[in-house]
Amino acid sequence: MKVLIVDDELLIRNVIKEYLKIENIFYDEAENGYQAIDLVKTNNYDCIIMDIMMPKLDGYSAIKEIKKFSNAKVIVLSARTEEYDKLSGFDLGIDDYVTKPFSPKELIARIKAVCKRNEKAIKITSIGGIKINELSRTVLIDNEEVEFTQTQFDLIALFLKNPKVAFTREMIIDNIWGYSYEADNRTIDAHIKLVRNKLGKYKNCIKTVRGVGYKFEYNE
Amino acid sequence: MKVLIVDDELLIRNVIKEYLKIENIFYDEAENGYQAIDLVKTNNYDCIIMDIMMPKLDGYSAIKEIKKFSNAKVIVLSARTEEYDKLSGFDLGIDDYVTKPFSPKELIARIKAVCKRNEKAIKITSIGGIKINELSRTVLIDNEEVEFTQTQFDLIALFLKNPKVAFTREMIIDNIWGYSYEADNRTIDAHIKLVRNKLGKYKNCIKTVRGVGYKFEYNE
DNA sequence: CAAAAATATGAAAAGTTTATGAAATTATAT
DNA sequence: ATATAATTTCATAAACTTTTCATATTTTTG
Repeated sequence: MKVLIVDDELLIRNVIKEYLKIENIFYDEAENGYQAIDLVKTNNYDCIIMDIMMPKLDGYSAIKEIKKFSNAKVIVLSARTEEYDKLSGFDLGIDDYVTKPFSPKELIARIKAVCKRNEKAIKITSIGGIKINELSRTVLIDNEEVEFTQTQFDLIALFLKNPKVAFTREMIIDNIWGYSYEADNRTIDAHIKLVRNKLGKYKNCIKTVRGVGYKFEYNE
Repeated sequence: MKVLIVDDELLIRNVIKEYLKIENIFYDEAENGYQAIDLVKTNNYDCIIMDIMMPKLDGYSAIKEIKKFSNAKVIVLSARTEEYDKLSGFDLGIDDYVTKPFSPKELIARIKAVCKRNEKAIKITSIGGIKINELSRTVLIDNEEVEFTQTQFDLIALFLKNPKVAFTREMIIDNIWGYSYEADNRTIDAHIKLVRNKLGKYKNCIKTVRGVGYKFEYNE
């Protein structure tokens, strides 16, 4: 997930950036409409957070231009409520609207909400007799529900969504615990053990790739 | 679309049924108020056609009872015009009124009209023995009304309308308190506790998803 | 085949999360 | 203003998960 922050005030951009970092959302920034357009042309953003009142090219004009070649979602930041009516009059395809001063938490939540609509609603993945539902966070083994803890679920989900990919322990840690987590490599083994046990007869679908890590490969 | 015909006269019921069949409208029938109440408890009718003069429980009393737990539209069938005034005096929530003898065609037209209004606002959701009415903001557990406070109602409504979805506490807060609300995560737990207690024997339909949040899952 | 390296596993320890009752705060009604 | 009810906070105990670690087993290498 990647967003573009467009605002002429450094202070505002910095606040937003702080919160995006916490959420591990990637971002770029622009301080006026022209910069924004250039960036959108060369990057693939899921969402653009656009201030309206800016020197050089204002947000309103920038959105109009951007919408011609990008289908990124747009959240407008605006100081005054009146602007809403003005904007809604034009059919700019604005996806959400936040007034300044805003709660960063709210902005983040709206970014997520707006981007989620973009994602596929289908959250079910299955390979052979193993089926996971990421919405309910449940695992069915031959249509029987088996309880997985949070980490165990994240692990089987990672494998199921990337079959035949050999993951290093490092990669698994980055994916599930996050980049900054320092975990003992033996810890991964322990979790693999637990997941294998829960997979029952599909235990050996999680293959050891000696010297590397693990991979998921389904076999009858 | 499904309607319930309540009239003690078989002949009348049969006439109405003939016309409903032609229109492909599903129906059930009852010959007194008690039967009607039982059927409404276990079925979701869009509309109830209710005769007033009936042995055992009269239509007037039946409507009063039914309105407590159903938001089906009610069309009253009555032999005498005077009754109309009498009924309208009481605020029974009658949606339309047809005098006997009536034209079946007219009745059908009124059923359709009344149900069309209803389509916009289906506000009843039920799973197993738990039923909520978002219009009256009431909760029925095994057809017994249980008092839920505002927050508690919002919570059970969120769950009932999204069964099996694992909600994070964050998602719950965003949904019920709004994006900008800063709540202690423990607060959610406290509300969950209260809702669980009110659900009585259905207490464990609200499942803890450790490390994530909660989800609603009905189980016999 | 023996030694070295890597992984598997069971059990214990450490850590985290949730449930719960009670208290404090806030909102609502009388 | 007071009483009542609802919401939120908080501390603690209980339940559960994750991590560590020692040992066993397997695989690779010379």
